[in-house]
Amino acid sequence: MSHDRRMLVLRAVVENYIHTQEPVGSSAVTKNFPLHVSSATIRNDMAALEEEGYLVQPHTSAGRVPTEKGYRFFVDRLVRIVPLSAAQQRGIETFFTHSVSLEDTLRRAARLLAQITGQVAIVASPSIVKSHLRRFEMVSLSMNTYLLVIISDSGRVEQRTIATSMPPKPDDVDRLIAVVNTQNEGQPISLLARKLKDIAQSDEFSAMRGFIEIVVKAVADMHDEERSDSMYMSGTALLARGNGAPIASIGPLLDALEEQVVIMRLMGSLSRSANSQGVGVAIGSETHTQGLLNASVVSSGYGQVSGMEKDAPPRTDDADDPDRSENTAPLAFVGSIGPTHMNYPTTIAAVKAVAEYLSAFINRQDS
Amino acid sequence: MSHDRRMLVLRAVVENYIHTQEPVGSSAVTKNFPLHVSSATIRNDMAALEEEGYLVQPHTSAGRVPTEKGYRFFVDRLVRIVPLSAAQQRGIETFFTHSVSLEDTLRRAARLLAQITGQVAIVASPSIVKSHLRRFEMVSLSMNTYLLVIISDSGRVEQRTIATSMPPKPDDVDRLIAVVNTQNEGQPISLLARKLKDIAQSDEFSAMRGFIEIVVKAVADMHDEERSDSMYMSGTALLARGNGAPIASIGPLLDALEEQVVIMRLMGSLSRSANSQGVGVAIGSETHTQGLLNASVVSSGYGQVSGMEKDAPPRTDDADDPDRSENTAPLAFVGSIGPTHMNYPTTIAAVKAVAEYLSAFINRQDS
DNA sequence: AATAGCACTCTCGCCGTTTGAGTGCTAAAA
DNA sequence: TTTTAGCACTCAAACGGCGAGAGTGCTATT
Repeated sequence: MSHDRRMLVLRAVVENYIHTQEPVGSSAVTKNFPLHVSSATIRNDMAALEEEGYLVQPHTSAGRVPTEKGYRFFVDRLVRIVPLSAAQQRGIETFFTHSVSLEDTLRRAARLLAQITGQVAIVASPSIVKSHLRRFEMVSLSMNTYLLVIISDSGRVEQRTIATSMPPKPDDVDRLIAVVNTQNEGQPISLLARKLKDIAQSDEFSAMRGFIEIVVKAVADMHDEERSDSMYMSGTALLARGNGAPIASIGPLLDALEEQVVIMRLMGSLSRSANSQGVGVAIGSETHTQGLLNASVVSSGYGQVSGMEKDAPPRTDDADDPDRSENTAPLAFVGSIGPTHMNYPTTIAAVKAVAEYLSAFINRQDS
Repeated sequence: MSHDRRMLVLRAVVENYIHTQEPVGSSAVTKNFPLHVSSATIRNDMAALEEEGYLVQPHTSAGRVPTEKGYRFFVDRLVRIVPLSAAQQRGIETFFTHSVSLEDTLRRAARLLAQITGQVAIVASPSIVKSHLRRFEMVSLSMNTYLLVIISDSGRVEQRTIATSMPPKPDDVDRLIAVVNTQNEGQPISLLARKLKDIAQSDEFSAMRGFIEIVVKAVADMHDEERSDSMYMSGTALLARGNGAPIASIGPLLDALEEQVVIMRLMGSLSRSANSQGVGVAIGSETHTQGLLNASVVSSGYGQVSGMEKDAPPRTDDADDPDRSENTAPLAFVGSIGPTHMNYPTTIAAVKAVAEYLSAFINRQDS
């Protein structure tokens, strides 16, 4: 893959295919792209590109279609960064001025991203385990049940109902809450369970040791359960409409979307190994997920914890962008899933923009 | 519509059509249903049923398909109540043992219902306006922003971020919280805004009158916003698969689903005017909703406030079920949306079952 | 190395024919 | 009066052949 023009041809084919959704022939390339060569020349190049595995033709005497390899090369080396349209920009701007709570914001961010990309959008809630405690609260629901509420500094509110067979005295509960708050405010929530254990050991709370054990269990549970719990998905309906052609192919995709745990893991690792733009792209089989074979995933972290140096290796090394400020451990991520022939430039730009706005929103809460 | 057999024929046609999704002919009826008459007889009855508007044929020399009127008669007079399958029962049972919080429970209830019915499922969160206050809390996020948290006795946790240009003193805030809690615990949340206004007038809090105004505004906002905010929808993806034939027809349906406000109002009124089973059904144009012309909505209230007498007139009067205990103002509702040719018996049974379990769950919290 | 020209190959859409499920009607049987 | 058997009729859907056209690979030329 040396010749400059071949790369331009590849780009032309991919862009055209993304646009029309139909196999693109040599004449279409000459017509829509200013390469200033004849269709015969393009044919030669396309034959070469097919030889090298970047293109295939569905059948003889049809145009060419990009392969996974073709898409990969395209996103790595050929994408032209498109600015979002004015309307989209405005949409995002006005959108973020109306947010009333973190949950509401994330939910609407998912819907917004789905709308811009015309694809499934997923927004994960900032990991509560990675954030710091702002307030710990317990409310009695009935004699034997308590509602446990944990508020993090990213504005996330987590709740758990817990039941106990040996109800503690209300006064004791209030004392416990006070102690936990004074000891842990501003501390990482990941340490909370451990701290609670220590408290249980102290003489002061010896009477309610059993109860605290249950609380500890509930807090520890959050580590495991937050995975599937705390994500907002939108735009699954859009999959159905769109072109309408490949209904058969979206069946498995839908199944995959039900497997929220898998998606979470995939997008999480993807946003960690992001490219220079801070956005990670997995194409088709690169997702290593059954059912996403005809789909691609674009994802980015948000809510970076500032103060750490970046550790994720960039996937490419050219086209370095100066404004990639901090590529550090993100609190959560946002992403979009669509067909392998999705509009990568737009999707990448949209995901990036939403991620940046979400980061800003989180930090605003934070400060 | 007198003859007994005609009704049986109508039932047969509807059930068969629901099952096969294809126009049903006279021979299909004789084969699959034990009516012990010849196909010619069925033909006569079907012609009569068509005359009366219960059936239509897509074209000459095709089988018959139920009309809206046919479905209506079917659900009103002909449905045989089917018990849920053992697997479904088990699904619901085990499902409810794993619930950790109200939000989590509702979200999973929606997913469960979608899975059972194979359709879109919607679960509305118990109206916070109709519930009573359990705890009022305000947490400082930054100098100028506070997180307002309201916990209702149905276990719902509502949050709002509020910003003020004149930050109050932390001590004052704590005092305010204490006063609000002691004055309002157990009181209807609908009165909360008014109570807060009164407090603002008192001399004790004269210094933070402006701040309280903002809080009042936020609380009042909940009345309006909870509509779209507090519902969980699942299974939109299922619409796409299914048969795969009528892609065109689901387009408007998806649009309608985006209009969450409309759906909320529709299901709300529907669950209020429910039949003897406590389940309301709106078929096709009965939904009075553009885009739901080929869809039906099945919905039921849950979380009944006990102590009131029923006031909703039952839609039919036969087949009275002894265990319809309280048909009183529900806190919220649950429902399912699918094509007009949905499986009504199963859908109705599933919606009813989930509603009952949700009611039980709420009351458990409550007690 | 690029281009023009050309024969070749498939897919797709079009159209007439066939097939078969299902009907309505009539006349006989119950 | 109701049910049934028989039969002619209708029409959507499946089938198969055909021509058009898009697009290719190859070869000869610039």
